[in-house]
This record gives sequence, structure tokens and C-alpha cells, in this order.
Amino acid sequence: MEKVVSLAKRKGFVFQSSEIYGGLNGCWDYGPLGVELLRNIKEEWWKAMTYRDDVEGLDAAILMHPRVWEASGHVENFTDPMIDCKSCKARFRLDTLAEQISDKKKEKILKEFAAELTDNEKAELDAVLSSDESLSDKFTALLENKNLSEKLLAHTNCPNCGTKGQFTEPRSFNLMFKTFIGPVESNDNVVYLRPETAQGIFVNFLNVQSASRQKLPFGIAQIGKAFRNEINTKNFLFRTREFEQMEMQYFVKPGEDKKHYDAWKERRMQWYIDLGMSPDNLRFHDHPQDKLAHYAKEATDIEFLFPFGWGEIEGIHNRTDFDLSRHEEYSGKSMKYFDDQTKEKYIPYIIETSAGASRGFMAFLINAYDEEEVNGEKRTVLRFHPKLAPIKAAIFPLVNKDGMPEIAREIEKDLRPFFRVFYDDKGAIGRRYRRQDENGTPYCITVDTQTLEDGTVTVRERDSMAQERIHKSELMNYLAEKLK
RNA sequence: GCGGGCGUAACUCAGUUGGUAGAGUGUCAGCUUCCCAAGCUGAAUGUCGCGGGUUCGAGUCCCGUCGCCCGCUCCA
Repeated sequence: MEKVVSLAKRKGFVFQSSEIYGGLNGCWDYGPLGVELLRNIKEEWWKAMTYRDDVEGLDAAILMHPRVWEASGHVENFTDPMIDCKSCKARFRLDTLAEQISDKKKEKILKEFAAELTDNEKAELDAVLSSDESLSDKFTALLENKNLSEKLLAHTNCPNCGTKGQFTEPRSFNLMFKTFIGPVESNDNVVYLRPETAQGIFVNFLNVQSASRQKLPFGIAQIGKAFRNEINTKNFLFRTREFEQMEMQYFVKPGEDKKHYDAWKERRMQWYIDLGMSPDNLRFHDHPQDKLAHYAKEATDIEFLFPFGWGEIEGIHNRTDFDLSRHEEYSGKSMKYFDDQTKEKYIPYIIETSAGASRGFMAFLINAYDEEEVNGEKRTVLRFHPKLAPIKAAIFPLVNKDGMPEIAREIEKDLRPFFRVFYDDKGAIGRRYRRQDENGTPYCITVDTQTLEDGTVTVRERDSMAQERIHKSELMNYLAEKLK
């Protein structure tokens, strides 16, 4: 991990944000090679997702009407009230605390707790207890009840150290960044930096559908930044507060959702494999039914094996008709699709594929990183798929004389309009090859003595280090073929 | 948010009981070089993360702060 972070900085893939001021927690900048890699990843995603007759593109604004986030559930649910045990410093989410206490213990706590309530409070308690929820859910409901939580917590033991009544007050963390429209900072003009790009797609569902004359099933794809004010950032680019998403929302007829969910799940996994990710480093993590988010019927993560363990790089969710129904409810505008085949009107189900561009970047970088021994020397090489490699080809004169630099410059000039190429005449040839290996450049083109005679050059392939001779006039086709 | 570790040149690191900084790699220039980090010569670069304090004097000791890594927690 440190090796990759260090290489990333040294070669210009990733720098820490605002480094000269001591850095900004969890924010990173993409350097010259990094931005190429990131753009290539996004470009490949865009091609895979929108060069289809059933998917349209979109680029929605980062700022949206605040009601969007009420409809989406983010204002209400995008918070996790937390409490800390003052005794052992353990931290708990209020809504999962009850699960960690035995039922027997809960009953005992409730009994003690009930004894010191006022009549009004008692009435609230009875209302909760008379529901037919499980004991854990009732307990959670009480903890989340503003009037009762303090007294209940006073009787509750820490699941970690057993100490009673040493909890801090519940503190809420809203994970959305707030800002203000216009110069006045008042509650009337609060807006949020979007915590996901998906909502920009949902609210434009009918706009895109009618403008593009699409029929179900069809999808809308979007790439863009999203922001979450995470409590703590972690693991280089993995958990950051500002990140980029590549999302596609596929609108389908209810009842056909399972079929499309399964199809997209396989398609998205294959995308990573086709771009050179080792299948050994990839897996699905299906969410168990009881852990699903409020909007999802079925969900899986595509996970990559990072140095710190398996981590999600893409989520595929069956979001049902939750989002569009909510927007219909909150906006008062119909979100229904008219199916002119069956003459039915309904709210479509949505299959979401939501990939993290920054996480994908990190995964592709780590997946590509390799060290091997060549002639007793360590060779560091980034084995990117040629489509993702920041630089596609490097061009070298073998030595700086006999007209070789001139020919090499000509080749550079011919290729540059079509490929990201790099010219280098500094130092020994071996050093130049190795430098390009560290950048992940798949092909190195070298002009040598034979070039002067017959116009052929050597092309050295990064992974095998094997060379082949081809005529310089064939280079364009050669590279185009390799990058197809 | 808690606990632990770390922060010195672009990178990896050294720096003796406090006396205002070094190495290797890399980079740059020149020579050499006909294919995998070769060789020779020369050069540039640090307010030692930041801010205070102790001291005649702090990279070194103390406090605070910021950042990174690891573990816990968390991850709608």
C-alpha cells in the first residue's frame, strides 16, 4: 500500500490536496498521469455503458433543489446518531445498540427505567411497548425517542465494558455537505452538495425519456462528483469526502426487474475483467435481505481485494420504484411511464449500477502494480490494460546522433494527434524502458541504425519486454489495433 | 471519535548525551553509449509537517495542532 502511494506521488498519479499547507484530510489531487488514467477509466465506462441503443447520457448539476434530498431520504436517514461509552471509549450507533444487548437484559433495563418515568412519559413508553415489533425494535424506538432516550440510556449498560449509564448524549452526524445559494447564509437558502449522482438521473427520468424517445427498458448514465462528509476518511483514495461516481440507472417494467438485475450484475463484473483486473481480486458480495438499505430490494457489491482487504468498488442495486414514487409524492408531478404496448401506466423499477471512479482508479492501480527481478535487478512495472495506460507509447532514438532523433521526432509528430505519446532521449536506453514500465506505458518505439537503412523500428512490449520490428509507417495501425 | 505508529531533499531513510543537516535512489547538464535502471564529470533541492515553550543554543526535550498509516468504531 505504501509502495503504491509512494509511486503514485513520485510518478505524478496522485498528490495530497493542499500539501504545502499540511494537507486536507481525505482529499487527493490527480497529477499528470493520474488524470489520464482516471479519464481513461471514465471513458471506457462511458463507452461500455452509453454506446448502446438503450442507454442515454446525462450530466446533472451538483446542486439540486433541497426537496430532492427530503424525497430521497437523505435528510432523514443520512445520519447516524452515535453514542460513546465514557468509560471504555467504545462507540455505538444508536440504532444498532439494542441488538448488542441480550433480551433478558433489555427487559431488566426497561423495568428499572419504567419505574422512574412521569405519567406522560409512561404513556409514551406504553405506546411503544404495545406495538407488535420485536423487543430490539421497541428498544431502538425508545432510544430514538427524544423524550425518553436520556433516561433509558442512564439505565443501559455498555455492551463492551458493562458500565451502566456512562453514555454520552446521542450525537447526530449528517453526512451531507451544506452550503447556501446566494450570499446570505440563512436556513431558507440551504442547499446540499449531492451525496450521490443518482437523484439527478431520477428527477430527469421523464425529460430524458421523452427527449430521446426511449421505451422501457432503458437506462440513463452519468459521471460526476459526489460529496459525503464522512466521519473519518481512510485508506488513501478509498474513503474520501469528495469522490466521483459512474452511475447508470436502468428503468424497467416491474416484474422484469430480476432479469435485468442479474444481467447487469454479470455485465459489470465482466467490465472489470475485460480491462485487465484479475478475477482472483474480484468477487461479489451479496447483501443479506435484513441488511438492505431502505430503498433496495436486492443488492450486491463488486469487491476488489485491496491491500487492506476486500472493499466495494461498485454497487448493483434493485431500487424498486422507491425513488420515483417518492419524487412523485414530494414534487406532486407524475413519474409514471405510459406503456403503449400494454396501455398500462406505471412507475418503473430501477436497477442501479453505481461505480466509484476514484475507487476503481485505486483498484486498477493496485491491480497493475508489480515487481519482478530481471537480470538481478528489481523491475517495477504497472501492468495496465493498454486502454487504461496513461501513456500509450514512448518514442526513443537509440542514440542521439546519426539522424535518429530527427526520425524519432517525426514519428512522435505523426502519432501525437491520435495517441498520448511521450518522447525521451535522455540517458541509456535501458533506463528509458524502465522509466516507462513504472508509468505503465505498454509500447516503446525505438529508432536504431537499421531504421536509417530500411525504415523499420523496434516496438518493445511492456509486460514481456519482447521486441518486434515493424515499419515506421505501420505504427499508426499497429497501435490502433492494440488499443481497439 | 478512541488507541498505537510515523512525519528530515522528489522517493527511501540516517542523524550519537540538545551545538542551526547527511546518504542512497531519482532529477538536471555534459561526455560516453547500437537495446533493458551501465560508466565518467558536474549541478540543483530542505525555513527537519506547522505553531508555541524550555534553553545561550532544539531535527533532537515539553505542549498544542495538522496530516498519513495500522487497529477499533463507522461505512445511509
